[in-house]
Amino acid sequence: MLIVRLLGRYLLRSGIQRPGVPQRWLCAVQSVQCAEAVMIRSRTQIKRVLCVAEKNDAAKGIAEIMSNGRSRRNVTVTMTSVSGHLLGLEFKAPFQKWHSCNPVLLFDAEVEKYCPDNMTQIKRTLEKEVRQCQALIIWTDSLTQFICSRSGTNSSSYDFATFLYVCSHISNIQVFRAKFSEITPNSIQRACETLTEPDANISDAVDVRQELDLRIGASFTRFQTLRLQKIFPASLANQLISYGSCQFPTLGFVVERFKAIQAFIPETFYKIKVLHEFEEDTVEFSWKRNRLFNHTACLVLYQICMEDPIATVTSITSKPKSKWRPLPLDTVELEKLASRKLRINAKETMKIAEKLYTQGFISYPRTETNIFPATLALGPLVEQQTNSPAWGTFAQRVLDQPGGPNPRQGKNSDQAHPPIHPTKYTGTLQGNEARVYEFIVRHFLACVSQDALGQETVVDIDIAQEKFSTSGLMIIARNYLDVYPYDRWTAKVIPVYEQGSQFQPSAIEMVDGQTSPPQLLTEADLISLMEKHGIGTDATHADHIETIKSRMYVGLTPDQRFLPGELGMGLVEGYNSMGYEMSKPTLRSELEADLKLVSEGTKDKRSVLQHHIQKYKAVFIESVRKAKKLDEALSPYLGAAQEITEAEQQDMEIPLPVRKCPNCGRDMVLKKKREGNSKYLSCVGFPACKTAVWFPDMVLEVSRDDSVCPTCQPRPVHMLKFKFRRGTLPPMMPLEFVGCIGGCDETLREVLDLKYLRPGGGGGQGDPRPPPLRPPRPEPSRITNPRPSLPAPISSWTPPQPRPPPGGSVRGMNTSSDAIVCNCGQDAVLLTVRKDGPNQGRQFYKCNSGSCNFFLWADQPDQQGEPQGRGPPPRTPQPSRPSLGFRNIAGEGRGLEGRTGGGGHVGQTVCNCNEAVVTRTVQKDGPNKGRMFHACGKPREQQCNFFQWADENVPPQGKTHTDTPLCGLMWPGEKTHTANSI
DNA sequence: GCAAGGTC
Repeated sequence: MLIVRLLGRYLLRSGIQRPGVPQRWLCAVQSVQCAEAVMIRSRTQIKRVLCVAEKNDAAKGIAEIMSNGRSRRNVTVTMTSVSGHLLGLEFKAPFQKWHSCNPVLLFDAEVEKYCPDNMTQIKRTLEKEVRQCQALIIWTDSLTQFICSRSGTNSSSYDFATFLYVCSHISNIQVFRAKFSEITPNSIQRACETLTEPDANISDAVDVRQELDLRIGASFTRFQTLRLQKIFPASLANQLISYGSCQFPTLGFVVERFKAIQAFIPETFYKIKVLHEFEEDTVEFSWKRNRLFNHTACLVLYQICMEDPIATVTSITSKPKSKWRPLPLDTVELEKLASRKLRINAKETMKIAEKLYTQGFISYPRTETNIFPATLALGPLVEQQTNSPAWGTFAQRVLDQPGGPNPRQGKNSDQAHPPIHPTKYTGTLQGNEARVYEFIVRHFLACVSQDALGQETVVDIDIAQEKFSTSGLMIIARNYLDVYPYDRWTAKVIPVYEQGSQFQPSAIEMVDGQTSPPQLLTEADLISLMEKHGIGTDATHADHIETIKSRMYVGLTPDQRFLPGELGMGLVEGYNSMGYEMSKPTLRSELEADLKLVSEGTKDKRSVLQHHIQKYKAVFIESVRKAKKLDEALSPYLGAAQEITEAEQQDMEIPLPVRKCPNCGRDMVLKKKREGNSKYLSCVGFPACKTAVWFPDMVLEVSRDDSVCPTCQPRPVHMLKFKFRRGTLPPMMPLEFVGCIGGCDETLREVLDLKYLRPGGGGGQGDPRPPPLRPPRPEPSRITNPRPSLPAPISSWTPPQPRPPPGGSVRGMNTSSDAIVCNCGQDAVLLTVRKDGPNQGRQFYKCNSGSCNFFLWADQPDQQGEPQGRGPPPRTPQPSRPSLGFRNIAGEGRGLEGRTGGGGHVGQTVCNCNEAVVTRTVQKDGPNKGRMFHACGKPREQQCNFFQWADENVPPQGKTHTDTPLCGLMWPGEKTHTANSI
């Protein structure tokens, strides 16, 4: 026994009083067949089956059919409805706010499926209902959601994964889908008998597309919007400037046509026209040569005609001609024809069609099919229309015609839905709903009736051996035209000519004309282009067009043609100038091909996803780098670009990852210090992760190289391109080279003293102050700053060891003012000198593990200058200088080290003569003009060749400095300037 | 505030 609780046609409806809660029906008779089918397929005993349909109306309709009778089996089948957008995809919370992160991070940010608030009731209903069931049947009529259409852009929120997600708490539930294209007993019964299994591969492809669309769309939209609002505040302050894989190519079509018109150069052409008046009419004969672009050539031929202007009829042919009835209606044709003939735009048309469908007046309006299936009985559908006072008679004619309804057959089928056709007669609709319904009915009746028939007569004449012709048309049977006012076919009357006869034309004229540019696109043109290039689906064309209008990318002329707006033009031109075909339909062709392979099961979802995320991320990074091109392209339209500050510019710049952070695993990127141009390597996890690498001042420039270190782990560890200050490297080393700081390059590690990573400390992104630099080897001591706010030193970064734990957790927060930390970042060990000698019994610190050569006398922790021979040299005071490869000046035995006072103050700097230096300014024209430097203060003839830039505080290297007297080089004339201090 | 995909 089944469904004893049947009340009327459907026995139980729940939640109908509460909006948003799906209705629920228990079903009978055919549901038994349905359940039996499940049992046969799954070979299990089924007690309860849950059916879900796409819409309440559909669910109700199917339930009604399935309940239309008595039950015999002890199986319960419940029907409920779901809605589109049951689950969406979104970034996890930290990335949702626009200012929460650099948009580039959206390529890697975690995403999750979520159920929007207004959908929770539906989700809950599904979860509750399915709990009792052993099988789930998906009755969504939009079968195309599981079929990658020709364009490959179909996607759906009803994908298999959605249902698995919703049913995830149910084990061993069988999931089937029922294929049906209309809610009729036959169709529903057939669906019950032909249950299929959902295709997980197609669901995977849908997932990939969805995720890529989200990442690409959101990242580019945020980038464009935030940047351009800043650059053009007057025009764009409140404008959302979106990017999407469908809307941009749609915009591209509009721009392309506009540019074609702009670039069009009209050409003058000439032709000969022959007129023949008869009775009160005139026939025009057209030239077989059509037109000539050479004036003289045309004139010669014209003059020849005029010399003997008698026309001889050379042939008369008369043959039947038909005007074909329209093809069965698919979505795209509906949109285009409604736009052209009814002047109702595609968006509005689809909205109306959807409503007509849910009211049961027409079939499903989203279809690519223009072939009526043989199984669809057209007679009854036509018969319903005989009720109409407007076209009822014609409908009857169709029924009466030999063979009955006889549709033309198109070439497309989505194997899911029949062409759009009326399913019920109604005469109660109003306004545009009535107009769209009438159009669908008339189109349907037209396409199942007969072609219009006519007789065409073609008359060829000859004037001085030039050929001309004209044609007349007699309409014999209007047929479909009687019901289809949207097509015109007009008869053309010409006199009766006889072959071989002659007549005198009433006029022979030479006329000129000009070639004309193409016209701006109509909505129908635009839809055709979208369809041709696979942009969007038949269900979404109208939405994308609406989007580019609402984003102010395009506008409509008074005659409803699309004209690109300033913003739209600028964006397309900007990206074009970068070399990215962001607005070209081919941009995603590789992606589409891969998605097809995923849907066929020949490519792996994850690898395809990763490949394309990385590809688009690279495009994005380049786009940001070249963002000025966008400004430049837009400024002719939107006015001068607003200058943005260096800091703002920097905020927008997107550094590429150099390597993974050894502490938290996130990317480490090169960042500019807030002051100056130098860079440091920072973890993007700042401030949560303070891992950073500071380069000493000897590094003038550092940038990321595209090459990847072959050995360092975890890959990829990108190489860095360095430029060093002159005089800071050993002579054998070039000043510019590409090296790896991953740990494999011992020389570089030593040069940069990059053995260790330190936390951002008081610096980091918020305050990127460089840490103290160290004097020349042997390595200096480093004493923890007693400030309690400083984080504890972190563990060392010495790849390729596995990622060390975060510093704080290893070392704890050691804020003791007495803490002495060695160069490894660990607490130094306190030892006592045992060896005989002057230091016997004296305490000193050294590296606990012996990894570094740290040494510090315990009784002189702050010592600035340690006597030679008594231990390692002292810590260099700030501002410190680079230390390596420092060259002595002019054969002097000592470096600058000894010449400059502890604080590096200029007043204490001495030259090679041990005199206090003077500061001068370069007077000579050139790149250094105006730059200050220190030099020997003696009269010119007695000067030593000491030289030092004031802003570098280091001596330059090379011949210029050591061998050539600087004075002569740098002081043209006697214009000198002495400064006491800087 | 973002995509494209859908519809209560």
